[in-house]
Amino acid sequence: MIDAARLDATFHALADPTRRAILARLAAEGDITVMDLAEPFAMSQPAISKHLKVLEKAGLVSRGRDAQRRPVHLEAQPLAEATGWLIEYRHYWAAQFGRLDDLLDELQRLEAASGKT
Amino acid sequence: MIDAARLDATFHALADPTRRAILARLAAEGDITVMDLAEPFAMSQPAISKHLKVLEKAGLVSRGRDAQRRPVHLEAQPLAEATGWLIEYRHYWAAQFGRLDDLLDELQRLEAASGKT
DNA sequence: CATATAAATAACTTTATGGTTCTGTAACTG
DNA sequence: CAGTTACAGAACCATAAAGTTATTTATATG
Repeated sequence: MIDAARLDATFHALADPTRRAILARLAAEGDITVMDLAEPFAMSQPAISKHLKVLEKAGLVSRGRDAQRRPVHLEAQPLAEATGWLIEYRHYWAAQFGRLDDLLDELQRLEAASGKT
Repeated sequence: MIDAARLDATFHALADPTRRAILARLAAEGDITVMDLAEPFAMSQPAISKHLKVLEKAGLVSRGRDAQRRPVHLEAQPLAEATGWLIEYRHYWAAQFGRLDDLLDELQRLEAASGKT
């Protein structure tokens, strides 16, 4: 079994729109400082720092150092694990996407061949 | 954007090992009554009913009727939406899986062609 | 009709979440 | 060295989560 606690932390981290938006910005713009991250949100800086701590605990971000700044960096590995968990259920919804099911079958075969659980 | 509140509910529902185990059993065994579902867990029946309510609110299960039983049925559509959200991040982790990245590119093309967001 | 079974609901407890403001600290800057 | 910037941490609050036991409701069945 893929470590359950890790999946708990990952899915929990993803269950908040602010945190998903943070990940989206990191993916789109690369590393961002806390201040820059907080700017578009109607939320205090400590609130953002708390969200970052949740993301960090899930292994979804890491922190750098640039003088007094702590740039936030996307770490996508847990997203791969979460995707891997969800992919197992593809047979239950893939029908509506036509050939998607076959593709995902191939995908899973490749995952297995790459040593992924 | 795919409805944010729906993703909140789906990821939150998935962030608990008991609920993931319930989904796994439903996928493996088909519809199951609450009593049968509760049996393997070290947990009271009302606790399971609460988990089912969380899953139901996320649209991940529906309930049938068989005399005094309320069989639980897997509804996988929200899993597809969650997978769709995660797939967007494949570029950030797919490299390690070799040709997986190309496959997922094709997958996304098909999703778009099928009218999915 | 009385009882058993299946599940939901209520009431309660504990702990976690998500937000706030205020304060502290580390590093740059004039 | 004084002030500013960028952040973390503490203390607090309200609400939600996850569990419990006890009670209710609905349906079957002897």
